[in-house]
Amino acid sequence: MGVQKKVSIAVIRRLPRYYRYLADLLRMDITRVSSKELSARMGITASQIRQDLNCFGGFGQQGYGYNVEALYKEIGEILGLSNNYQTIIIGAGHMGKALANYTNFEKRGFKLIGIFDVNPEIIGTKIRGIEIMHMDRLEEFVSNNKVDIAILTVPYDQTPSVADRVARLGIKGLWNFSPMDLKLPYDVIIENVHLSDSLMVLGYKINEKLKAEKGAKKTKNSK
Amino acid sequence: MGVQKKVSIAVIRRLPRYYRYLADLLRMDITRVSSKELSARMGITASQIRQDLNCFGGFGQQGYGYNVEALYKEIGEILGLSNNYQTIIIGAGHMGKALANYTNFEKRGFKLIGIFDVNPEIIGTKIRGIEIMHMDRLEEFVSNNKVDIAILTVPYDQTPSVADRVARLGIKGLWNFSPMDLKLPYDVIIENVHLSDSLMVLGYKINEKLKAEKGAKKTKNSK
DNA sequence: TAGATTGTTAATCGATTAACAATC
DNA sequence: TAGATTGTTAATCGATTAACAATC
Repeated sequence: MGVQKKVSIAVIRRLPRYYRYLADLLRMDITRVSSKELSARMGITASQIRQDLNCFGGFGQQGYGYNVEALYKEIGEILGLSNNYQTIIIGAGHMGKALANYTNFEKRGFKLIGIFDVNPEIIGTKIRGIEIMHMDRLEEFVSNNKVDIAILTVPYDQTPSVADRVARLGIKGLWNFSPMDLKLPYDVIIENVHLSDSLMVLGYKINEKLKAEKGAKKTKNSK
Repeated sequence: MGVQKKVSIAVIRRLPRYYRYLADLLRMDITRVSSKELSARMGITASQIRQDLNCFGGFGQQGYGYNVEALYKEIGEILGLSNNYQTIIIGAGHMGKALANYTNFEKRGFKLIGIFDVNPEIIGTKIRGIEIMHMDRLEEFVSNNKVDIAILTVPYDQTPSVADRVARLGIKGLWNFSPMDLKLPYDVIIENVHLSDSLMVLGYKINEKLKAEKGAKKTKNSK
């Protein structure tokens, strides 16, 4: 095989989507799927599907298509889901608690092993059996446990300092929920969620549609 | 001006990011910024910034750059933030509650006016003064109030039916937190969040890095 | 075998970057 | 004025789509 050419981020971001659709097919007991069928379901071209998958290897068979279960597993491997990443949540506010209660991540192989906060009222309490610890214990905990990913759900102004502190500990990935772009002088991979950005894009699209409707009405009236 | 050419989604998705950086500059009392300076801050090319902004109009001035406050307001207008969108949350589970408590959206002009659920234990209780109502009252509420956006935080298997029900009411936008792509036969704009997709992309990147490190070690050993 | 469908190359399309005249 | 920086056109780059030989 040799060294594979770097796969573009556009392709990577489609992988979880393929994974979801294949999971759906599995649930429906469909054992094989062609790029054409998948294309119709997903609303992207069959060509793109074949191109995307061939970044990682030839998983299909001429005249047959793709075996759903095999492809599902392959994409899981590509995504590294079998690495059984261990995560901690930093900041047990509303969002931190919501994520701690979200069992879907566990199904995808991301295991929550610790929650941290500074609020004395909640320290010692548990979410799904996982104790909320004081931030003072963060360094100790990380040195005693394999922690791959830190989920940052701390208030805006505390995000940079907490992110810096986490990155120093050698944690591999940061999943950031603060509406700011983190830049750190460490070798840590950052994935931002930026919920409000997503909401604003929705706002933009609605606004466009309203403008179009208003424009259409005006044109009609001016006739 | 005439009809402006359709702006690509890639540009749109950068707008909230510009908006955030301009808000930062405002907070620092910086009144003007050149595309070059902004480029350095944001880590994208000055050329792209100028191209992006010129999709909407010439907001800058030769030799000077851009007035931060004016540009901030312009982008807010483009995003339609002054429309004062009214939102409801459907599904007051952990995620619904977290979003209901998130005051940041209000600052961006998205106002929460209702929360819906089916759990009798929480119906009648309030979050930030907003009552949690039974789903039975959804139709009545929407006909009596201007509701622009529905935030969907219902369990996976209930998402399609609830989404359909909401879309029938003429709500303009759906902000969907379920890990599925909604397709609806109505004229409703859908923005998906797909948190687990984002987490899986982080997992992929970490996996890539681990593989690279292992590869490097192997090469070293085999020398 | 004949039909279906892949993997892959080539063509097209669109987005990003570079360059520079216009002008503040 | 001289320097800075925009708006915009042209060049480049990369991603998507089309086409088709290979082959199951």
